[in-house]
Amino acid sequence: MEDWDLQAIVKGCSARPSSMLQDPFFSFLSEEDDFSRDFSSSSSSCSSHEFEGFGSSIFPVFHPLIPYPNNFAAISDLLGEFKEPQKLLQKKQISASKQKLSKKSRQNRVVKEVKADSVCSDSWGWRKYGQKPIKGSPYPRSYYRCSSSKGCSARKQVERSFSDPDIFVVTYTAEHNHAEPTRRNALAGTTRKKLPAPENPSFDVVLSPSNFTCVASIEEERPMEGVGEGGVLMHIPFEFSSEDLFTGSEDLLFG
DNA sequence: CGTATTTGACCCGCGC
DNA sequence: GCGCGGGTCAAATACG
Repeated sequence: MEDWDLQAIVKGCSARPSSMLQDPFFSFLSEEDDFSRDFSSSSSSCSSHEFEGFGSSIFPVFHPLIPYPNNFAAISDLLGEFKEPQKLLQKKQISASKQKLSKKSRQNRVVKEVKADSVCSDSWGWRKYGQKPIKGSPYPRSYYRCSSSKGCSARKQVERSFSDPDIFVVTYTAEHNHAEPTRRNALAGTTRKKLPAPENPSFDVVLSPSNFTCVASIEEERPMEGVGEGGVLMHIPFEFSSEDLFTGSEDLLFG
């Protein structure tokens, strides 16, 4: 299969009407982040500082128009809307995946599941340095490193979900050691090949603050009897929309 | 010519 | 120790 869609994930962005997004948009996993533990606790409110690792890693993907680092505060505000932590806990799901990750690969990993037809990319510049077929999946995994700055150790892996080909799993490893580049700068010189015209006309690479709904979930490894040392991955879902973002957040967006 | 992508080779950790 | 699988390297190639 052509992997133009993988490249689109890395370079492109599109937004869809919220009515077209009925499935979870993405979820993320931050095994080392304090945030995931904070959010899963009884308190659902976190300070911007507590969100630093969270916001810096997922928000450029969620909506790259919102300038870094103000995205922390926006996300924090949105998640503060959850006033019923018990209800949230009821939504926890036990993931079927009990991946065994190496110690190295567990470090600073952030995993997102991204809808293929409603992908918003981050604004970092990425350069592909490898592609490997993955055992058990008909789709290869692509490896990208940050091209925005020399010496930046940030990495990104993109693979199509075996269970749902419309979902792409994007895994971030390590952190950028520099400020986020502007969208223009991020794209400069990164496109070598013109992407084939997409079959779905709603899928384009034009940045647009259109309406969309985001249903995300935190994955957290929890111990469970009979499962062994690693435990199981729990999903803690939350939801927010573009409307939430753009009402009362104009200062964040354009300030 | 400079830069990005492709792809086979190589390295390393892990399980048996 | 060996084989497997994931991750990275680097030469070749493609493209603007």
